[in-house]
Amino acid sequence: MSEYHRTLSVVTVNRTKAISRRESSLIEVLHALADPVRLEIVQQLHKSGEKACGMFGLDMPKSSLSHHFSVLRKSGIIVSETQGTIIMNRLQRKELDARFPGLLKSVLGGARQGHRE
Amino acid sequence: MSEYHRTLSVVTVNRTKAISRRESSLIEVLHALADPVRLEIVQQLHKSGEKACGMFGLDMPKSSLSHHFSVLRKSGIIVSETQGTIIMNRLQRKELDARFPGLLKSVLGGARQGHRE
DNA sequence: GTTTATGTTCGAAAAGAATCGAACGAATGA
DNA sequence: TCATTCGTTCGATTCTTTTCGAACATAAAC
Repeated sequence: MSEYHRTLSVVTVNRTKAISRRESSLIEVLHALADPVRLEIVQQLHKSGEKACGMFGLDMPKSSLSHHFSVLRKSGIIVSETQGTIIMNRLQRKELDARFPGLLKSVLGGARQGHRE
Repeated sequence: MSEYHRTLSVVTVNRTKAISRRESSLIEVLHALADPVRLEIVQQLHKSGEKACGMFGLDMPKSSLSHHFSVLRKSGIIVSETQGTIIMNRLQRKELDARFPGLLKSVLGGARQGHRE
């Protein structure tokens, strides 16, 4: 158990193997997508191309929304650009596809049956 | 803010739209994969085909390990089968591919550069 | 300059997940 | 039967994430 620990960016899973930068980056992306609000944001951006933070029809306080956008930005899933008084958000589609080919496509992909039906 | 809430299986993201079963299932899978220990388990199963819980070289207590296997099972990523005194784990590759085509492949896929380099 | 619109940041509270020892259970082997 | 092995379950602790109001920042409109 000696060296098992976590820090912000490096995770040691066992005595010998530390997790690579790519893996922690992947985990960051998966975590960012594993939330209903953020997944909804990503889906809407996928459809509409780009959208301002307040235009997602999400019924929650601005500070909560801001948090979710922040998580999406830090993981590199979206980029945001100030346009006057609003902030326009876009999916980092190409960049994400380069980092994790097929990931976004599978997450945005069409519906299938669940494993409990 | 009126109807914003979460429960175990249904999540209301805004006044009108509730998240589908497929979506909460996807979120469950993404969350299961968004952990270094569980990702490592999935990667090892991908390579070795099948493996008993104690054979992953993971330096943590059995109770912690057991928790991670439980999360992977509940999300349908792995199946486990008792063989005498051990429990054999396998990736639910086909089933997952049917539910979320391309997801596992992209998660297990080869390395690429990160978005901060 | 003041007001309005759009988001961010801060700090605290609530909720959720991970961790781990201890106790337990089932199958195996002596 | 008794001990061993492998893993689960329970309960408590700790850590992380989410949530949200209040205060702040910036740009535009008046």
